[in-house]
Amino acid sequence: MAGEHNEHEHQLPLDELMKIRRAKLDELNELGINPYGEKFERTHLAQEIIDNFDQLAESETKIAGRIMTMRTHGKASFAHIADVSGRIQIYIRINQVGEEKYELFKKLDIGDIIAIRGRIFRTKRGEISVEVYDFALMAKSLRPLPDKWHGLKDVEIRYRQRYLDLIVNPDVRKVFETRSRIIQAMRDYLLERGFLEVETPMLNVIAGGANARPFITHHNALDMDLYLRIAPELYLKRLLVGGFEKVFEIGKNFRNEGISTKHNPEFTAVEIYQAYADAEDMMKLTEDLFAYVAEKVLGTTEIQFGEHTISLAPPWPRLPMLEAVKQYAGVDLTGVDAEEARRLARSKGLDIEPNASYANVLEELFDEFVEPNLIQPVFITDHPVEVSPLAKRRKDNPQLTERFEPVIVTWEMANGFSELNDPIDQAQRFRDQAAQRESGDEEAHMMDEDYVTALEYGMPPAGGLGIGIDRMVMLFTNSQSIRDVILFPHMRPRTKADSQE
RNA sequence: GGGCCUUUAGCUCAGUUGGCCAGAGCACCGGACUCUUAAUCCGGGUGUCCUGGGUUCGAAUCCCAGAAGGCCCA
Repeated sequence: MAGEHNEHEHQLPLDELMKIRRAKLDELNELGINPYGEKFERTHLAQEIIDNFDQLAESETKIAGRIMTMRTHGKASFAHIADVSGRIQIYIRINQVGEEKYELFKKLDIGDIIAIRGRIFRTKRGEISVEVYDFALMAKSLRPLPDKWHGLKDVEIRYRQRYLDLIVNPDVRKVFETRSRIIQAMRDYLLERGFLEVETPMLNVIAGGANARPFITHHNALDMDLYLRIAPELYLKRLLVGGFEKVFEIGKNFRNEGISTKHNPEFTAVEIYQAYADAEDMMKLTEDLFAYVAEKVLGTTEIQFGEHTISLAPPWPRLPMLEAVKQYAGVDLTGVDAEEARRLARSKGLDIEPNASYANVLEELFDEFVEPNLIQPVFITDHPVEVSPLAKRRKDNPQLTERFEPVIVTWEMANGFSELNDPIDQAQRFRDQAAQRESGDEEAHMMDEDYVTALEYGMPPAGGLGIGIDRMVMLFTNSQSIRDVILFPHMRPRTKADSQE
């Protein structure tokens, strides 16, 4: 089978550059050289040699990496090889390695992965280098790499073939290293404070915990459709019922909606729940967590994002949503009914649907007039109960909730509230949401009887918080698109077979 | 879903008003060269101009449809 496949592969029309490399591969095989080497014990990484040159000079080393540049002269050659730590120059000359080995070296291509034994030294021009005593081929590269000078700019290829992006654009690797360290720092922070990391189902019978349309998948043995989760919230709160008091989960959520510079259909979030806490406690946790992670990962709470310098140092101001709309839009919706709210919004030039609810109008005014102005961190608080079906009502105004959303550089970075633990109110909220679904709102919450049952056993009052990790990484890495912080962002397939409609 | 823009060599990009064989740099191939570093020097262009139609004596260029991508809006 494999043989047939290979034969077939060989018959495919190959680009000229690939034909040449295939020929070199055949040549190596004929010489009895394995072009795809095996285990190699390295003694140093490139950067270690550069950092510790004073101690290492003239000593022997074993390194390995991908050939990135090559300057072959007559009887001596230079090249740079790259490993995970960075690049280092290698130097090879014929009267050191012998004619046979030197000729072999000249057959290598940019992109090949080699292992080297050699001597650490500094060239006359001052570059720390390794003089090759011996080398072995670890992997022959059959395709040419993108331009060594201009790199790879085509964003489509960068996303579809991220490995090429990582090979030739060093800053890209830094972004993903930073992403990893952000998540690590966040996990450390929560574990240090007694939170338990848990995992809850991604295959859901009911997709709950957020306003979003789910993906549908199918379980064959059970012969039933399932949803990919849109949020872990309702499972995590079942754990509070079960007696865990501080839990968190870091993982993927899936939302079946548009793709943009700030939305990928699958994205990573952390959700955190703490029994006997409330929204105010979770705001403190949020600002403290952001500052901790910034300090740990970037060494500062001052972040440069585009033209803005963002200060993450706590405390962040709290701004009730109604107050924000009054300040920025000049419209006071306090205590008015839906009709009056619609009239006021239209007077500010907004196009408002005839049956838009009070909460819809408030959100529109907020999105239009407030959010674009929120650059420095600020907690927007006290969202209307209609759009917050899982949040506790405010004691002083049952139409509003104890909820908050931190906004930084105009993006909602997180969402949290005092968790609703009254099962009777929760059941009613679900019924209201179900009515909205009936009237065509596909993003309204689904009724989750099992969750209500859990609340009926008694859930301690709790504070909850969800943070969008992708957006947080964007902020921390000065990235303008979510695709720049996701290794393999979703792309349409490029097959010709799909072109039929 | 709507508007605007992009798609030319492996990569980065030129390509005039529709007009001779479609170009450059890097990469690649052949040659020279034992401290180079975007090595240099000499020689070589390797192409489904995104795809499919159309207009025209003639299309990378103009028109229509489609694909993928980007930005903005919903």
